[in-house]
Amino acid sequence: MTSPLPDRLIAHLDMDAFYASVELARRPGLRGKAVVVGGRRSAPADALEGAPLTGYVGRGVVTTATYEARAFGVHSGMGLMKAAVLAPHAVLLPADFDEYRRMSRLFKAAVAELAPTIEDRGIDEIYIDLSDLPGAREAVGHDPLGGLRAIARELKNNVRAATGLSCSIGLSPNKLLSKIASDLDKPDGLTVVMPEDIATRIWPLPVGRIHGVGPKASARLIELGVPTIGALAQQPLAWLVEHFGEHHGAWLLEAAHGRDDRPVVRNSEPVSMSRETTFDRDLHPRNDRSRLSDIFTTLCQRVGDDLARKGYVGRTVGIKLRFDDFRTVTRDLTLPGPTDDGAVIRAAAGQCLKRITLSRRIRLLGVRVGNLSRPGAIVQEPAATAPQKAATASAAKPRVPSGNGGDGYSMSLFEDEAGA
DNA sequence: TCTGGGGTCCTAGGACCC
DNA sequence: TCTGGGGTCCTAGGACCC
Repeated sequence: MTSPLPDRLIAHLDMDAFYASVELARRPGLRGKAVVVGGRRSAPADALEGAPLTGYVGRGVVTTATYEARAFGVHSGMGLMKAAVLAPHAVLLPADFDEYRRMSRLFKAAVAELAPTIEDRGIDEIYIDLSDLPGAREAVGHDPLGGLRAIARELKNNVRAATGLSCSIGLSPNKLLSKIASDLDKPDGLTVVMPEDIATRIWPLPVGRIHGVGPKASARLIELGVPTIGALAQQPLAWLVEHFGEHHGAWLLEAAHGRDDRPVVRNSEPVSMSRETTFDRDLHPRNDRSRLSDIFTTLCQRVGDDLARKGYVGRTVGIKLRFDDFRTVTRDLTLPGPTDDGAVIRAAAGQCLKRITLSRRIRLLGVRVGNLSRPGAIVQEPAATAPQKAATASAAKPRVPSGNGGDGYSMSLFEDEAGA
């Protein structure tokens, strides 16, 4: 006997090798070949457009690789120079995010035609709540999951019709299991995992396949003699809490048993917006200060433009620096009032920068604005004390120090703690 | 020749308030 | 002499994800 269908029926839909597949769709000649999408625009355009990976020099990483390229051990996040060693004949294509976003909208719209309860999880994947969809709980013949499978096949067909691309779908009672399931049969897969399948399909998998168990936790668990999800499920709660803390320990055990009651959330507000850039070569805080200052200003302006374009303002301005030894530091500053003004962001970011000792070359510079709200929204103010009120009134819009005419302020920014 | 860019969430300590 | 506990905000760092 099969058990009755669970209360919730959740799908995870993941586009197969999305960026690479989009590129192949408009370059059919590359089908069947090892193709890698990635790289940085700093490389000469003609060398980047469809050039072989051989001898790639630069700081780019693999964004996506076709399954043919993955067969050589190439995977996303890998440095392109390493990828070039593994698959020298692979074709390298530059990323075209405008096109990927366009295709992303197309596949999401195609899904929404059939199932409107969708949670966005980035450009190439979504969760879909099928619980109340007509037909989802209808048996087909002797298969109680027949109706559900039919809907999933329809979703895949709709996506293919709209984009020409394939996707993989995982179906289960919750987001956690569906996310694992969609990865079990890629590409173009359809995998159902019901509670009775957990022991056979989920437990043999390594702990790192749980969404939220990354390299660190994974290594830690393996070191503790818990390599698989099944082994994790056998651990006593107290033992997990002892090693991973109250919250995380309890969550690990729930996850190992395939329990997850997070809802499918249809739209969520952004928390922060940021811009960052890694330089072609590490920059010296003093010798390259004018260049650093220009980049800094540009980043602030771009974050401001992003905020304004999307209709947000933010109150906390933060910066991020990565040094040549890959050490990363952040500083942030909360303003009395929210802003989307590049100059205001720049002034606050400058204050943050003063708090960092610049003793090494800089590899990356980033600017972030958090604490977002909508400009018109009534901000619920805490019962402010008198001094806080005064600060709000006077500094709601801090000005960029005028200094010696325009550029002088920014020119000096990277000079202060640069040392000699 | 290592290691992009855009995000979210959690932790933890100190300030400050009640 | 000493003793509280809870709550929120701010900041820094880190794990993790696409």
